[in-house]
Amino acid sequence: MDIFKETLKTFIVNIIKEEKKIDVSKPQAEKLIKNPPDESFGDYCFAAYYMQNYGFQGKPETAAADLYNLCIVRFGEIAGLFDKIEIKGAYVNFFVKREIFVSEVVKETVDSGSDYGRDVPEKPLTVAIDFSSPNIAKPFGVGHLRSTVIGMSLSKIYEFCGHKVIKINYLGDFGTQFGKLIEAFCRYEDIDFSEFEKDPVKVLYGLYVRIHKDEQTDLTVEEEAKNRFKTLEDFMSVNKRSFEEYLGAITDAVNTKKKSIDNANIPKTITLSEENKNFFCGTAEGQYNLWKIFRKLSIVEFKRIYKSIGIEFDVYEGEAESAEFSKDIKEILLESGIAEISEGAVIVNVKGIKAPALIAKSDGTSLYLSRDIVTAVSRMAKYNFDKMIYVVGSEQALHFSQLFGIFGILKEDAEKIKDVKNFKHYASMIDGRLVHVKFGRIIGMSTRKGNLVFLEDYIEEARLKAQEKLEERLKISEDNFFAEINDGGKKLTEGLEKLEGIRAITENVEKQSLIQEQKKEPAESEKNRIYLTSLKVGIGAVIFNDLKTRRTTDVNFNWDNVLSFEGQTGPYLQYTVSRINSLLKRLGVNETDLKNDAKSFSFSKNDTDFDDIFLIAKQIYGLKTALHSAVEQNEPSVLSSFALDLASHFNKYYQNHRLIGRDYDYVKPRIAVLVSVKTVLVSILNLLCIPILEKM
RNA sequence: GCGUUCAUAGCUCAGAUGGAUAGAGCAACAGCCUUCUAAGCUGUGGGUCGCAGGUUCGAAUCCUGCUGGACGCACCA
Repeated sequence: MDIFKETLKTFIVNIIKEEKKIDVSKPQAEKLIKNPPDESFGDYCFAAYYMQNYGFQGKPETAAADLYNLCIVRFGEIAGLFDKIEIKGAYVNFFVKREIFVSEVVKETVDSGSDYGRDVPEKPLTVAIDFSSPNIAKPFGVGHLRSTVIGMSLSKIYEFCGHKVIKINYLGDFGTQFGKLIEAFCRYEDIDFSEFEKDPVKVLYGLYVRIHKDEQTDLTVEEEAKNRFKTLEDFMSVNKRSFEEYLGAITDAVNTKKKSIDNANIPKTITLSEENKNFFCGTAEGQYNLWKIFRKLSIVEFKRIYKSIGIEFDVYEGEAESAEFSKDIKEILLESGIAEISEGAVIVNVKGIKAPALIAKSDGTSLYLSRDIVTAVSRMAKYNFDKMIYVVGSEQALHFSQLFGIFGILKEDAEKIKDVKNFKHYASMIDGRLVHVKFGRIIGMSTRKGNLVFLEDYIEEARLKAQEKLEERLKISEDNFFAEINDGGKKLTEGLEKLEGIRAITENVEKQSLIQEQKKEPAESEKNRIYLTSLKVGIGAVIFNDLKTRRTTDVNFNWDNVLSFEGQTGPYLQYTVSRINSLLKRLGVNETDLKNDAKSFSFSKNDTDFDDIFLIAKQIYGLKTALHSAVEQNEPSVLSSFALDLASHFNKYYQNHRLIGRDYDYVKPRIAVLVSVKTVLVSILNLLCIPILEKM
């Protein structure tokens, strides 16, 4: 609750009402109050341009003067919270009482802890978020990271803002590409089956690359792949459930736990081996099993990668599941006259879009648009979502506008549709609830070998760089120590105390020999710490790089930028948090005591550090606004910018004002400020999927 | 050709939905570690907001045209 803004709003609305006899509606009142671009213009302002609508006449400056005079006369009404009012050009600027402002903000933050900024919406939404959605035929590269991380972050942001979120990973486990993969497996004689055991994904990727290369010169590849895909799809549709059964089952048992796709049975007796190749390649059933095996192997691999960067899903879905019913969709759309046949294929004309939306190929096999229709309907049945977000690259914008357009038609022409177990009901309520959260491409990302960089290699590169930097820093603190030892004037005992100090901070190699209590192998544990720290830093750098810019712009990839860890980077934020941790530790802070003391914090305007504290408080105060616009725009980068600003304000403070060695009375309220900054930074790092480090 | 989208400092990007003097970070240069972690801080230089019109009291932001880039446009996903 923004008491300052609310007070000001009431104040101004009353003035307009009583002096100018004009009523101001709530949303209009909201627009009256702005935040000035510069601190010297105060904390809130009214622009006279807006006031002209409310009976303040003349030039903007005159209108501003008019308003200003009225405000001055009635200043007593807001004097409890505001310090002064100024007029500057066409603006009337308001300055808050800073001591009150700061202590209010700090109290609220310390009180609410990790819930600070959390919102309780009047009507929480159920939001389904479809993200990451890797293609099983392709390895998990950095291209997928963007969708994964944006989607995960949005999920967390929506949840933090009080909505119910369902995180969906919609696996690309179907389509002609699988025909290609199967064809590759069957075509090449020299597949290393022992390698398949060890690193299946690598082998699959090898097949993928090879078949795409051969496709350029050998025209039979595509043809064979198509045939294989058709065989696969036909085989799968032989014993399929009816569409009625499918939708019925969802409707009847929305809450029963669905069998997860990755638990799909793979017959144990059939192993992936040279001997079984005829079975896999020669029969429809064999191809089906091969597909299952490929899919299973890939999912295991994906899950491992997700775990390593802290990503998780509520549901794994697959295209194959929807593919089962894409023919039903085709028929429903044709029967109702929504779709038509053109050049042998089934299409829908969506108004406003010239390109026809392709539902099915002329050979009868399905296309992903038809599968997406099934998926959206079944999700509506399952989750009854208010909003469904697709986090998919902007190159698929046309596809989604076609998909959304089709649901527009399904709503408008609902009468025409034959109802199949509530299909009409679900399909007609989807319109207007779908959102395509698109993002730009990553340009210029490549290795020496190919153009696809594996996520793990990418992270490892960042980790190594972080480790290098960490070791360098540890060495510097050692060097400083020895430099001091050698400095003639120093006493050795003094130096030893110092050594202990330094090593306590860094937990360096010899710490264990100074304090011979722990049983662990010192070198081992230190090595481990360095590894984990640099891994977290590396992951933080990589993830932040994808979340720091607005989604829609293409990212110009630059190794130097990602690996620099300075300035506007994830590690800068991580560093700031661990710096606060270190300081709190040195100050001997007990955070629960602090909470009990929260009511007694007070700050004095006369303290030299007050202006800097005020800036920090003001930034913290902006968290709610930032969260709102992040949700409104489906844009995590709002929070990354916010966090960078906050960290920057804090680091300035840290540099300019020392706390150790001051009186407790002086330090206590400032500890609350430290805790507030840490609380907010940690919240945001969590929302951005960036690992937090106790110390760096 | 049609559609979508973008163009802001040498580089990477912000710019609160049309408002006050366009801001950061890298890089460059000059400083700050016997004092809470230098992955930090301070300072300097760096701009015709792609170009040209238009709407407006007011435009980086909205409209039109042009230039240049990216992406998409019938059986891939």
